[in-house]
Amino acid sequence: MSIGIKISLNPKLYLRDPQETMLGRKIIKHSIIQIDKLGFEAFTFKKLGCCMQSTEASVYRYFENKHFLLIYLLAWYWEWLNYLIDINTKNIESPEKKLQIIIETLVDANQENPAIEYVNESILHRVVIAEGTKAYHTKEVDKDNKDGLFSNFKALSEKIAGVIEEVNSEFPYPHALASNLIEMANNHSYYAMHLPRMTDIKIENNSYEQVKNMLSFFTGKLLDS
Amino acid sequence: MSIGIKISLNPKLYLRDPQETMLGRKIIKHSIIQIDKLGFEAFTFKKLGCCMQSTEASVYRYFENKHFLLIYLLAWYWEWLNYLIDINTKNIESPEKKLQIIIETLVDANQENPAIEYVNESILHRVVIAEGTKAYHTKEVDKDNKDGLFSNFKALSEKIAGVIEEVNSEFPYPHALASNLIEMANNHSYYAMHLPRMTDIKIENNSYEQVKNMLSFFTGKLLDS
DNA sequence: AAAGAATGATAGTAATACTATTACAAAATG
DNA sequence: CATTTTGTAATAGTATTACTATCATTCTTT
Repeated sequence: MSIGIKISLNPKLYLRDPQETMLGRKIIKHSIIQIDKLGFEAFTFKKLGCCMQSTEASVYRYFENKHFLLIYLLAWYWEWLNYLIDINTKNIESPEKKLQIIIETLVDANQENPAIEYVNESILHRVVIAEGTKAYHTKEVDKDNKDGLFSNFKALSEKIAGVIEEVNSEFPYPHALASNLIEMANNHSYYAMHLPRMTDIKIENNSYEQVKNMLSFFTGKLLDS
Repeated sequence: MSIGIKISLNPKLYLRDPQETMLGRKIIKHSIIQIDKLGFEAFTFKKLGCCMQSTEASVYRYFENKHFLLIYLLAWYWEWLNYLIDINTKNIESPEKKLQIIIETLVDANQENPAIEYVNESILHRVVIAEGTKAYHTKEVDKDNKDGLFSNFKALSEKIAGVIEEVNSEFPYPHALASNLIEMANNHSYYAMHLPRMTDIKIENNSYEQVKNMLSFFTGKLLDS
């Protein structure tokens, strides 16, 4: 009885599919809010259970531990971006135009509004910016990668790399530029807020316009043949 | 009675200056080894005390907690890079040449060999690559930044930004490019090892040559006027 | 020789990160 | 309609983590 889109994710990410049950969807919803509020380090399943009128033990039935829950939320986010990019670039022929739309989607993901009530994309976007790289900066990175836990992230990156190759097939670093675009979109939004001297970007009236302009400028220069 | 260079760091990073005592230097030495071995999450002061024939309580006399110890190690690293860049670019006039030397220093920091026996720069470099961004991706980022805990990192970034401006004073994003060069040097070394599809770099015979070439290519294209 | 600082050894506490057991209600199945 | 199965709650328990405190000892400094 779920309405709207169901994002399909690697079953190794969870013990029981949280999108399938009411409790599971509550876990997704409240974990996003709590991680944003407390930061990933201070976030615990006990606090989560408590704030959603449930118990620690119930949360453990869905996710092995908070690390898997984080990877799950990120996978959800990347898959959703993938889907947005597919929609937004539909019927667009020009690869330059496509890349421009990709940049806008990467930076402004939080603005869009799909019909999934248990995910607040705007808060999730903040979580991805602040906690995203912790998913793969662990000692388990190779095992997790082998299990396909980062496949949505890599798929998004490869999709962007493909468009980069369409724009300029001579460009020698399409994959690196693709992952760098994703990283920069997030990093410079974070820098602008917390370490302003690490960037030239300013975020004015809650608008990330300058981040978009910078990424366009970079790709334009780099892919110019 | 310390011989050689003493890296000077913000006293807010520690409770007692670890460079001043034998025990302090042992803490620096073994924490680098242990964080590299266990990863930052599994690393604890108890394990550290144990592996260096001391106690948890003794480590707590030098650092408030493991988060400050991590920031300390990173500050040490950035300050050391700063110092290496100063030496390596001494008497070089051409800003293009300077930027090239900076890129080589960023990527190959582990190759150099200064006279500080309690820091294994090669292992520290791995720690910076794997754990570096965790220092400022926390809920305390603004407070820590206000206390100047990231000043060495920012100073390095600003130094690079200065050279970028010398190369091309019209370039609109010198700070962003500077921080991005640092990030890319680390990220793509990590991707090459753990998430190879996120980059085009391959690390062959333990050589990071390709990372250097990529960063040179990027800066060359971007700063071309 | 006395005072002070640094260290080690030990102990203790609150919170974290789980695991296990039981129990009961709702849903699915035969 | 009876019976498994499934989902959830409640409770308890354990090992580890992240500290803090105390006290004895040793090492320096004056």
